[in-house]
Amino acid sequence: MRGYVALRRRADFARVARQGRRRTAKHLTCLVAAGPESTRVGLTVSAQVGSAVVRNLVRRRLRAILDTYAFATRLAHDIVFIARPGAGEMSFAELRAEVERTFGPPP
RNA sequence: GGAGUACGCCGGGUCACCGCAGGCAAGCGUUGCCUGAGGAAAGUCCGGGCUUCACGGGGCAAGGUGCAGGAUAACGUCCUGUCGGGGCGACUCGAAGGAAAGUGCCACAGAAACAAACCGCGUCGCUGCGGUCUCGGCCGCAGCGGCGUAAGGGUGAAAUCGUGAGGUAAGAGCUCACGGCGGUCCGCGGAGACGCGGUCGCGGGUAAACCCCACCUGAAGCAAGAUCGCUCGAUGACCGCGUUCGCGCGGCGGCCGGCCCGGCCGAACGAGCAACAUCGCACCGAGCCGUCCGGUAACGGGCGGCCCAGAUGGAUGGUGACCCCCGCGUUCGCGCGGGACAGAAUCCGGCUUACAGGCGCGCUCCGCCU
Repeated sequence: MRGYVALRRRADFARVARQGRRRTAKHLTCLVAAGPESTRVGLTVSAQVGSAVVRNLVRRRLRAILDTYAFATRLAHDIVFIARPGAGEMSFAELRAEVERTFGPPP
């Protein structure tokens, strides 16, 4: 059971992009904004990152990393991670390090 | 054994921990079980199923296809053949109808690129000069003009035949012998494309140039579309003349999503909204597997078995270990790096393109052994 709900609506993504606090690493950007109730997380992996196979790999690795975070203990936030070009060339450990750098270490 | 060629297929495996989606059971927000990417899921180039709209007909336009027969739901696909090109061969490649319907084009070179004639060859007439002489003429040369000819001439991808002989003023497929390409007509064979033989003595090439001929094509697409909801608009129906009050004629407007002819209508409700939910849509299909039969084959039929992803910010995974394969290094213990192309979105049949490594089976050529 994941500790967060998926962010789905296009309007929510746009709101987080406008209002959210932004922290950027070499291949990853993290945006955090206040949310309505429970914590919601969205992932954006555009075609700039690579082919469909590479995009799937990056998205699945990000989900696996975020599974280790216990969002339920935190306040209600809407969080969006945006993969940047080159994210597909990183190893799993490197990607996890970028998540910790932009969002913070797991509790 | 080497080289080649055709067809079919695989395209990492096991375990552990942590997760996701769908389904079925319990059960009530927990647990168990099952299933979960490809041969190309890709490019979106064809063909269909399905959906909505349109649908009386004729013609034109536009687009597509183009050897024959067959297969198929259909196709621009596939199979078997034919013809032509390539290869010693197995085999392979080909938008492969029509150039005696018309038009256009044929670069450079060349006289000339399609029907004529620049040089040449021959002949006739006139003029001039020379020779001879029986003083009429005859012969030779040159120039001009007419006619005949396409042998010879350099070019070019291509100038309609090649060799030899006859023939002629000179020549010519003009005639003959042998040979050669396309076509006409006839005969034979074949279901047909076409093949073989004879005949005529007719032909520049180019149609992925226009074009002609034959055949095919209603439009848009699953963000199609259906259901549920809300809001808004139109809300009494064009004009004139005639009328036996049914309607008729003319105009205007709309429709028959290209245009014309021709036809129909003048009130059928129409438009917008923003997401979401359910359906479409995911167990029953041009379905998959096995087997037998028919067929050269594509394929068809019978019998038995199976149910096989279904998301919608988009599941099908992440990490680690071991094994397998490849490369490099190696002190032969192992160490390091890597694992092709690529990720379903309405579903099928094809085509095209990408692809590390590997497997099976048939055939051909060469070499060696027996």
